[in-house]
Amino acid sequence: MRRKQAEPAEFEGQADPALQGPLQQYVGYALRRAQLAVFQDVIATLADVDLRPAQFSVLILVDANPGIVQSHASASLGIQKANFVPLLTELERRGLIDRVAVDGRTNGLFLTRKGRATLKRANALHTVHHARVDAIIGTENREQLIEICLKLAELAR
Amino acid sequence: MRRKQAEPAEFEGQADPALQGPLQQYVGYALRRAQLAVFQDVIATLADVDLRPAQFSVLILVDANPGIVQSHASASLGIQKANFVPLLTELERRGLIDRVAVDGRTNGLFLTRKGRATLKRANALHTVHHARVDAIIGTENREQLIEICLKLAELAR
DNA sequence: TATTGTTATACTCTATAACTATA
DNA sequence: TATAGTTATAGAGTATAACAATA
Repeated sequence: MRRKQAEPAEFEGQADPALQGPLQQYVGYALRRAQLAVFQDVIATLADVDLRPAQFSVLILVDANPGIVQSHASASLGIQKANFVPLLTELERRGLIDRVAVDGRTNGLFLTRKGRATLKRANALHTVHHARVDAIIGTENREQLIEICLKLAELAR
Repeated sequence: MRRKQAEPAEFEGQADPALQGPLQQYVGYALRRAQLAVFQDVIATLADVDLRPAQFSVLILVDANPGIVQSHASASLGIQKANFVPLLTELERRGLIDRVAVDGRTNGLFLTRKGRATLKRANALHTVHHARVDAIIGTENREQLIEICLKLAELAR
Protein backbone atom coordinates (compact mmCIF):
# COMPACT_ATOMS: atom_id res chain seq x y z
CA MET A 1 0.00 0.00 0.00
CA ARG A 2 1.11 3.51 -0.66
CA ARG A 3 1.80 5.30 2.55
CA LYS A 4 3.37 8.70 2.13
CA GLN A 5 4.74 10.98 -0.50
CA ALA A 6 8.28 12.29 -0.64
CA GLU A 7 9.19 14.52 2.26
CA PRO A 8 8.95 18.15 1.22
CA ALA A 9 12.23 19.98 1.51
CA GLU A 10 12.75 21.47 4.95
CA PHE A 11 14.42 24.80 5.50
CA GLU A 12 13.84 25.64 9.15
CA GLY A 13 10.29 26.72 8.59
CA GLN A 14 11.19 28.84 5.56
CA ALA A 15 9.81 28.20 2.11
CA ASP A 16 12.16 26.20 -0.08
CA PRO A 17 14.32 28.80 -1.83
CA ALA A 18 14.68 26.54 -4.85
CA LEU A 19 10.97 26.85 -5.47
CA GLN A 20 10.79 30.63 -5.66
CA GLY A 21 11.16 30.24 -9.41
CA PRO A 22 8.46 30.15 -12.09
CA LEU A 23 7.15 26.77 -10.93
CA GLN A 24 5.25 28.46 -8.10
CA GLN A 25 3.14 30.32 -10.64
CA TYR A 26 1.97 27.26 -12.55
CA VAL A 27 -1.54 26.03 -11.95
CA GLY A 28 -0.74 22.44 -12.87
CA TYR A 29 2.15 22.25 -10.45
CA ALA A 30 0.14 23.78 -7.59
CA LEU A 31 -2.77 21.46 -8.28
CA ARG A 32 -0.53 18.40 -8.34
CA ARG A 33 1.11 19.22 -5.02
CA ALA A 34 -2.22 20.06 -3.37
CA GLN A 35 -3.97 17.00 -4.76
CA LEU A 36 -1.21 14.68 -3.58
CA ALA A 37 -1.28 16.20 -0.10
CA VAL A 38 -5.07 16.04 0.18
CA PHE A 39 -5.22 12.47 -1.15
CA GLN A 40 -2.52 11.43 1.29
CA ASP A 41 -4.67 12.80 4.10
CA VAL A 42 -7.80 11.11 2.76
CA ILE A 43 -6.00 7.80 2.36
CA ALA A 44 -4.74 7.94 5.95
CA THR A 45 -8.18 9.01 7.17
CA LEU A 46 -10.01 6.18 5.39
CA ALA A 47 -7.43 3.50 6.21
CA ASP A 48 -9.64 2.32 9.09
CA VAL A 49 -12.34 1.26 6.64
CA ASP A 50 -9.78 0.10 4.05
CA LEU A 51 -11.10 2.34 1.29
CA ARG A 52 -9.00 4.13 -1.28
CA PRO A 53 -10.30 7.45 -2.67
CA ALA A 54 -11.54 5.82 -5.87
CA GLN A 55 -13.41 3.13 -3.95
CA PHE A 56 -14.91 5.75 -1.64
CA SER A 57 -16.10 7.78 -4.62
CA VAL A 58 -17.82 4.74 -6.11
CA LEU A 59 -19.71 4.06 -2.88
CA ILE A 60 -20.79 7.69 -2.65
CA LEU A 61 -21.95 7.73 -6.27
CA VAL A 62 -23.87 4.47 -6.03
CA ASP A 63 -25.42 5.49 -2.73
CA ALA A 64 -26.70 8.73 -4.27
CA ASN A 65 -27.76 6.94 -7.48
CA PRO A 66 -28.99 3.43 -6.70
CA GLY A 67 -29.19 1.30 -9.82
CA ILE A 68 -26.84 3.49 -11.84
CA VAL A 69 -25.36 1.41 -14.65
CA GLN A 70 -21.65 0.71 -14.89
CA SER A 71 -21.01 2.72 -18.01
CA HIS A 72 -22.75 5.78 -16.61
CA ALA A 73 -21.01 5.50 -13.26
CA SER A 74 -17.55 5.12 -14.77
CA ALA A 75 -18.12 8.05 -17.15
CA SER A 76 -19.37 10.22 -14.29
CA LEU A 77 -16.26 9.50 -12.27
CA GLY A 78 -13.94 9.96 -15.24
CA ILE A 79 -12.76 6.36 -15.02
CA GLN A 80 -12.28 4.18 -18.11
CA LYS A 81 -14.86 1.43 -18.27
CA ALA A 82 -12.03 -1.10 -18.57
CA ASN A 83 -10.47 0.13 -15.34
CA PHE A 84 -13.82 0.24 -13.62
CA VAL A 85 -14.27 -3.53 -13.84
CA PRO A 86 -11.60 -4.64 -11.35
CA LEU A 87 -12.57 -1.77 -9.05
CA LEU A 88 -16.15 -3.01 -8.92
CA THR A 89 -15.10 -6.65 -8.73
CA GLU A 90 -13.11 -5.91 -5.59
CA LEU A 91 -15.96 -3.96 -3.98
CA GLU A 92 -18.34 -6.79 -4.85
CA ARG A 93 -15.91 -9.39 -3.50
CA ARG A 94 -15.89 -7.48 -0.21
CA GLY A 95 -19.67 -7.51 -0.19
CA LEU A 96 -20.05 -3.74 -0.40
CA ILE A 97 -21.88 -3.49 -3.73
CA ASP A 98 -24.07 -5.67 -5.92
CA ARG A 99 -24.11 -5.80 -9.70
CA VAL A 100 -27.69 -6.51 -10.76
CA ALA A 101 -28.41 -7.35 -14.39
CA VAL A 102 -30.76 -4.79 -15.94
CA ASP A 103 -30.82 -6.60 -19.25
CA GLY A 104 -28.45 -9.08 -20.81
CA ARG A 105 -25.59 -6.65 -21.14
CA THR A 106 -26.20 -3.94 -18.53
CA ASN A 107 -25.50 -3.97 -14.80
CA GLY A 108 -27.22 -1.73 -12.27
CA LEU A 109 -25.15 -0.95 -9.18
CA PHE A 110 -26.45 -1.04 -5.62
CA LEU A 111 -24.92 -0.81 -2.19
CA THR A 112 -25.41 -3.82 0.00
CA ARG A 113 -26.40 -3.40 3.63
CA LYS A 114 -22.74 -3.82 4.50
CA GLY A 115 -21.83 -1.29 1.82
CA ARG A 116 -24.16 1.28 3.37
CA ALA A 117 -22.72 0.62 6.83
CA THR A 118 -19.16 0.95 5.53
CA LEU A 119 -20.01 4.16 3.73
CA LYS A 120 -21.55 5.55 6.90
CA ARG A 121 -18.34 4.86 8.79
CA ALA A 122 -16.29 6.28 5.93
CA ASN A 123 -18.37 9.45 5.88
CA ALA A 124 -17.84 9.91 9.59
CA LEU A 125 -14.10 9.55 9.13
CA HIS A 126 -14.15 11.85 6.14
CA THR A 127 -15.75 14.56 8.25
CA VAL A 128 -12.54 14.71 10.25
CA HIS A 129 -10.51 15.18 7.08
CA HIS A 130 -12.97 17.79 5.87
CA ALA A 131 -12.60 19.71 9.12
CA ARG A 132 -8.82 19.56 8.76
CA VAL A 133 -9.09 21.07 5.28
CA ASP A 134 -11.39 23.83 6.48
CA ALA A 135 -9.07 24.57 9.38
CA ILE A 136 -6.28 25.19 6.90
CA ILE A 137 -8.00 27.19 4.17
CA GLY A 138 -11.41 28.17 5.61
CA THR A 139 -14.88 27.32 4.38
CA GLU A 140 -15.04 30.24 1.98
CA ASN A 141 -11.79 29.33 0.30
CA ARG A 142 -12.85 25.72 0.08
CA GLU A 143 -16.01 26.63 -1.75
CA GLN A 144 -14.16 28.92 -4.09
CA LEU A 145 -11.48 26.32 -4.70
CA ILE A 146 -14.09 23.79 -5.73
CA GLU A 147 -15.77 26.25 -8.05
CA ILE A 148 -12.48 27.07 -9.76
CA CYS A 149 -11.55 23.39 -10.02
CA LEU A 150 -14.84 22.53 -11.69
CA LYS A 151 -14.23 25.21 -14.29
CA LEU A 152 -10.74 23.87 -14.92
CA ALA A 153 -12.10 20.36 -15.33
CA GLU A 154 -13.82 21.70 -18.46
CA LEU A 155 -10.39 21.70 -20.08
CA ALA A 156 -10.77 17.94 -20.44
CA ARG A 157 -13.84 18.15 -22.68
CA MET B 1 2.18 7.25 -24.39
CA ARG B 2 -0.83 8.40 -22.42
CA ARG B 3 -3.11 10.47 -24.58
CA LYS B 4 -6.40 11.33 -23.00
CA GLN B 5 -8.46 10.67 -19.92
CA ALA B 6 -11.89 9.08 -19.85
CA GLU B 7 -14.52 11.09 -21.62
CA PRO B 8 -16.57 13.02 -19.09
CA ALA B 9 -20.22 12.07 -19.16
CA GLU B 10 -22.22 14.15 -21.63
CA PHE B 11 -25.75 15.28 -21.00
CA GLU B 12 -26.60 17.78 -23.71
CA GLY B 13 -24.60 20.52 -22.13
CA GLN B 14 -26.09 19.92 -18.70
CA ALA B 15 -24.04 18.94 -15.69
CA ASP B 16 -24.05 15.21 -15.06
CA PRO B 17 -27.04 14.63 -12.76
CA ALA B 18 -25.26 11.68 -11.13
CA LEU B 19 -22.66 14.08 -9.81
CA GLN B 20 -25.00 16.45 -7.98
CA GLY B 21 -24.38 14.36 -4.88
CA PRO B 22 -21.89 14.96 -2.06
CA LEU B 23 -18.89 14.25 -4.30
CA GLN B 24 -19.14 17.76 -5.71
CA GLN B 25 -18.40 19.21 -2.28
CA TYR B 26 -15.17 17.29 -1.69
CA VAL B 27 -11.92 19.13 -2.12
CA GLY B 28 -9.95 16.00 -2.97
CA TYR B 29 -12.33 15.01 -5.74
CA ALA B 30 -12.40 18.52 -7.24
CA LEU B 31 -8.62 18.74 -7.11
CA ARG B 32 -8.20 15.37 -8.78
CA ARG B 33 -10.52 16.20 -11.66
CA ALA B 34 -8.95 19.63 -12.15
CA GLN B 35 -5.42 18.31 -11.93
CA LEU B 36 -6.08 15.58 -14.47
CA ALA B 37 -7.66 18.05 -16.87
CA VAL B 38 -4.85 20.58 -16.52
CA PHE B 39 -2.15 17.92 -16.87
CA GLN B 40 -3.87 16.54 -19.94
CA ASP B 41 -3.72 20.00 -21.45
CA VAL B 42 -0.08 20.47 -20.45
CA ILE B 43 0.88 17.07 -21.85
CA ALA B 44 -0.77 17.86 -25.16
CA THR B 45 0.80 21.31 -25.21
CA LEU B 46 4.31 20.05 -24.54
CA ALA B 47 4.08 17.06 -26.86
CA ASP B 48 5.94 19.03 -29.52
CA VAL B 49 9.05 19.12 -27.34
CA ASP B 50 8.42 15.61 -26.00
CA LEU B 51 8.39 16.68 -22.35
CA ARG B 52 6.14 15.28 -19.66
CA PRO B 53 5.14 17.58 -16.80
CA ALA B 54 7.70 16.06 -14.42
CA GLN B 55 10.48 16.48 -16.98
CA PHE B 56 9.41 20.05 -17.64
CA SER B 57 9.47 20.82 -13.92
CA VAL B 58 13.01 19.48 -13.61
CA LEU B 59 14.23 21.69 -16.44
CA ILE B 60 12.56 24.72 -14.87
CA LEU B 61 14.03 23.99 -11.44
CA VAL B 62 17.55 23.38 -12.74
CA ASP B 63 17.40 26.45 -14.95
CA ALA B 64 16.44 28.61 -11.97
CA ASN B 65 18.99 26.89 -9.70
CA PRO B 66 22.06 25.87 -11.70
CA GLY B 67 24.21 23.37 -9.83
CA ILE B 68 21.42 22.29 -7.49
CA VAL B 69 22.24 18.83 -6.14
CA GLN B 70 20.03 15.84 -6.89
CA SER B 71 18.79 15.29 -3.37
CA HIS B 72 17.76 18.92 -2.99
CA ALA B 73 16.10 19.03 -6.38
CA SER B 74 14.11 15.85 -5.82
CA ALA B 75 12.99 16.99 -2.35
CA SER B 76 11.96 20.39 -3.73
CA LEU B 77 9.82 18.72 -6.37
CA GLY B 78 8.37 16.18 -3.94
CA ILE B 79 9.86 13.29 -5.90
CA GLN B 80 11.50 10.32 -4.17
CA LYS B 81 15.24 10.30 -4.78
CA ALA B 82 14.91 6.74 -6.10
CA ASN B 83 12.38 7.84 -8.69
CA PHE B 84 14.44 10.88 -9.59
CA VAL B 85 17.30 8.77 -10.92
CA PRO B 86 15.67 7.37 -14.09
CA LEU B 87 14.04 10.76 -14.72
CA LEU B 88 17.44 12.45 -14.75
CA THR B 89 19.07 9.60 -16.66
CA GLU B 90 16.56 10.07 -19.47
CA LEU B 91 17.05 13.85 -19.55
CA GLU B 92 20.81 13.32 -19.59
CA ARG B 93 20.52 10.69 -22.32
CA ARG B 94 18.66 13.23 -24.42
CA GLY B 95 21.41 15.75 -23.81
CA LEU B 96 19.23 18.21 -21.92
CA ILE B 97 20.99 18.17 -18.56
CA ASP B 98 24.43 17.36 -17.17
CA ARG B 99 25.22 15.68 -13.88
CA VAL B 100 28.46 17.20 -12.61
CA ALA B 101 30.20 15.61 -9.62
CA VAL B 102 30.51 18.06 -6.74
CA ASP B 103 32.33 15.55 -4.61
CA GLY B 104 32.55 11.80 -4.70
CA ARG B 105 28.92 11.27 -3.85
CA THR B 106 27.11 14.45 -4.89
CA ASN B 107 25.93 15.57 -8.32
CA GLY B 108 25.22 19.15 -9.29
CA LEU B 109 22.65 19.58 -12.06
CA PHE B 110 23.01 21.90 -15.03
CA LEU B 111 21.11 22.49 -18.22
CA THR B 112 23.08 21.92 -21.39
CA ARG B 113 22.85 24.37 -24.25
CA LYS B 114 20.34 22.04 -25.84
CA GLY B 115 18.47 21.85 -22.52
CA ARG B 116 18.17 25.62 -22.39
CA ALA B 117 16.96 25.74 -25.98
CA THR B 118 14.39 23.02 -25.32
CA LEU B 119 13.20 24.78 -22.17
CA LYS B 120 12.83 28.00 -24.13
CA ARG B 121 10.62 26.23 -26.66
CA ALA B 122 8.70 24.53 -23.87
CA ASN B 123 8.11 27.82 -22.09
CA ALA B 124 6.76 29.34 -25.28
CA LEU B 125 4.37 26.42 -25.69
CA HIS B 126 3.43 26.59 -22.03
CA THR B 127 2.42 30.22 -22.45
CA VAL B 128 -0.38 29.03 -24.71
CA HIS B 129 -1.60 26.61 -22.05
CA HIS B 130 -1.31 29.32 -19.44
CA ALA B 131 -3.44 31.64 -21.53
CA ARG B 132 -6.01 28.89 -21.93
CA VAL B 133 -6.21 28.51 -18.17
CA ASP B 134 -6.57 32.25 -17.63
CA ALA B 135 -9.27 32.41 -20.28
CA ILE B 136 -11.27 29.88 -18.31
CA ILE B 137 -10.84 31.06 -14.73
CA GLY B 138 -9.27 34.54 -15.00
CA THR B 139 -5.96 35.80 -13.64
CA GLU B 140 -7.35 36.65 -10.24
CA ASN B 141 -8.83 33.21 -9.71
CA ARG B 142 -5.62 31.62 -10.89
CA GLU B 143 -3.60 33.50 -8.31
CA GLN B 144 -6.04 32.67 -5.59
CA LEU B 145 -6.15 29.02 -6.64
CA ILE B 146 -2.40 28.76 -6.35
CA GLU B 147 -2.41 30.40 -2.94
CA ILE B 148 -5.02 27.97 -1.66
CA CYS B 149 -3.21 24.99 -3.17
CA LEU B 150 0.04 25.95 -1.48
CA LYS B 151 -1.72 26.05 1.86
CA LEU B 152 -3.26 22.64 1.22
CA ALA B 153 0.14 21.23 0.33
CA GLU B 154 1.03 21.84 3.98
CA LEU B 155 -1.18 18.85 4.80
CA ALA B 156 1.66 16.66 3.56
CA ARG B 157 4.12 17.88 6.19
C1' DT C 1 -24.60 -1.90 -36.23
C1' DA C 2 -23.76 0.13 -31.75
C1' DT C 3 -23.35 -0.61 -26.90
C1' DT C 4 -22.02 -3.01 -22.42
C1' DG C 5 -19.02 -5.25 -19.98
C1' DT C 6 -14.78 -7.68 -20.13
C1' DT C 7 -9.84 -9.23 -20.81
C1' DA C 8 -5.24 -8.27 -21.90
C1' DT C 9 -1.58 -5.27 -21.86
C1' DA C 10 1.50 -1.40 -21.09
C1' DC C 11 3.22 2.92 -19.30
C1' DT C 12 3.57 6.42 -15.68
C1' DC C 13 3.82 7.71 -11.02
C1' DT C 14 4.76 6.72 -6.45
C1' DA C 15 6.42 3.89 -2.67
C1' DT C 16 9.86 0.96 0.17
C1' DA C 17 14.05 -1.61 1.09
C1' DA C 18 18.61 -2.40 0.57
C1' DC C 19 22.99 -1.60 -1.51
C1' DT C 20 27.60 1.29 -2.68
C1' DA C 21 30.55 4.66 -2.19
C1' DT C 22 31.76 8.61 0.09
C1' DA C 23 31.74 12.46 3.77
C1' DT D 1 27.81 6.96 11.41
C1' DA D 2 25.16 9.53 8.18
C1' DT D 3 24.44 10.96 3.49
C1' DA D 4 24.00 10.83 -1.90
C1' DG D 5 23.00 8.27 -5.40
C1' DT D 6 21.55 3.92 -7.13
C1' DT D 7 19.11 -0.60 -8.03
C1' DA D 8 15.33 -3.57 -7.56
C1' DT D 9 10.71 -4.16 -6.92
C1' DA D 10 5.81 -3.47 -6.13
C1' DG D 11 1.26 -1.31 -6.19
C1' DA D 12 -1.93 2.13 -7.92
C1' DG D 13 -3.85 4.77 -11.71
C1' DT D 14 -4.69 5.41 -16.40
C1' DA D 15 -4.42 4.38 -21.35
C1' DT D 16 -5.53 1.48 -25.69
C1' DA D 17 -7.16 -2.44 -28.39
C1' DA D 18 -9.90 -6.20 -29.15
C1' DC D 19 -13.44 -9.42 -27.91
C1' DA D 20 -18.21 -11.70 -26.74
C1' DA D 21 -22.81 -11.07 -25.81
C1' DT D 22 -26.66 -8.35 -26.33
C1' DA D 23 -29.75 -4.36 -27.83
